[in-house]
Amino acid sequence: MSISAASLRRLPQYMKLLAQLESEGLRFATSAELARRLKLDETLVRKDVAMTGFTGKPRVGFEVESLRAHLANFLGLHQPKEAILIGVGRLGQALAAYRGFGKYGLRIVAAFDTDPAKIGQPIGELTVQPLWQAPAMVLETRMQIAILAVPAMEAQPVADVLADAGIRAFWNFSGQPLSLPPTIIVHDEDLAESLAILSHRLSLPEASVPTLAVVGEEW
Amino acid sequence: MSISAASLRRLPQYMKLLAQLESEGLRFATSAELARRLKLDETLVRKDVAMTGFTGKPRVGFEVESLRAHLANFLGLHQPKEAILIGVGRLGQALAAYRGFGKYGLRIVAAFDTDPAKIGQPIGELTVQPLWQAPAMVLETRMQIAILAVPAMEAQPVADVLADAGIRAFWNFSGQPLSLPPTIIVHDEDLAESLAILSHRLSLPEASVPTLAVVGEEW
DNA sequence: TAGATTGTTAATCGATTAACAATC
DNA sequence: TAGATTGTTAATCGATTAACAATC
Repeated sequence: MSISAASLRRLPQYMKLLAQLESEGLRFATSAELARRLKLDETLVRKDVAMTGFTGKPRVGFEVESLRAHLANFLGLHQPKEAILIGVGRLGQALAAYRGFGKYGLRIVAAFDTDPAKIGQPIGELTVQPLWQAPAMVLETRMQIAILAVPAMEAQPVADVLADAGIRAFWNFSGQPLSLPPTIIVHDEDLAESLAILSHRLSLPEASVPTLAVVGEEW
Repeated sequence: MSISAASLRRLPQYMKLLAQLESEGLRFATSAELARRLKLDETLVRKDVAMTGFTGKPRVGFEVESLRAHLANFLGLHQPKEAILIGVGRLGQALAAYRGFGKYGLRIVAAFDTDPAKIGQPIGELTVQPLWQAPAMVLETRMQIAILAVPAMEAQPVADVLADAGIRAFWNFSGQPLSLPPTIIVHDEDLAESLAILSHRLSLPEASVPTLAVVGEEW
């Protein structure tokens, strides 16, 4: 049985918490403790952990350090992945500067844009390259991941070209839904969804607003 | 019966699609058409729409323009909300520049930071103010929403102070899980979760990778 | 009217929670 | 050993999908 998206989403939360417990010097943590800190049911924690193939010790709990390492490995974070950044606007720059990617096994190895004013400019340790050079680079390096931070209008044509060149996964920040072959992985980020939820919860009468655990990001 | 988070997340997708259909000149759209374009079940579309209290026309479908307006209203986007931005690093700047907020009823009316080099600098039409002035402003203006784009270390203390001053909802980009009274709404954004999913899907054998519909954002 | 489409009730599916036997 | 905690099977819950009567 394959792991559910819901489980998958919780794994980074476990990792963060385990890293914290590790820094506090804790060797072991029980499912009840992890559940309490993350406001989850303890059975759910055990199910999630079991899903990844890790086993704990009855009477003791889970070994903090090895569980964290195991989860990192399960998520494929131990074999660093390289990605190219398409679009170096303000969002692209924020993404390029985001240090959290490294921690989760992603490294941006090239940045592209169409704006002549940006091409040649440094961005971190990279230099912005003209977009037309991207397909060739993808072909040569067999790059698999593209982070799409271009305006909505440009997203589809750019994605088509990159998919042709061999990109297997798009992390799509453009806000434009992409039509691509089913073998291509597309992961959309959409602030509008989050904002909709926030806005709606704010519009509810104060009393009836429970503190829900919601999807979150680390910057 | 209150609307589910899953339904709520789909509403902005409907809105986007309806806006597009509207610009194509379509007056009506059936649930089957909407479902096809968003890769959902048509019953789900009808359920979602019904949840918001909108009714379609048998034999015709849903009136595109009025459904979009209805959804906007349902999500509370018609009464613009004001927010303050806390932290004007690269991410804060990207958020400040993000034009999509306006479309979804959110307006950033002030930006704060602790960095003396940033204080006094312009950011869009705003000027960065010293963070210590934020609580007073929240008290005076009864501001309800704070967008938290500070480093993880600073998130909790800053949130505590702002919550005391009267902030009712935090949009938390800091990556730090916040402990706040249950009446306070916290909505976490976490790129790590998305990355975990993307990474895991990439590590699966190519054949078994279905194109899932996933959470997404618009920039 | 006939027939396409909505709105809604019933069935299914999957995820979460409860219960408990296995383990150390 | 006794007892706490894991791992797992069963029960529950909620969301999605199927079926179909109501509508225009």
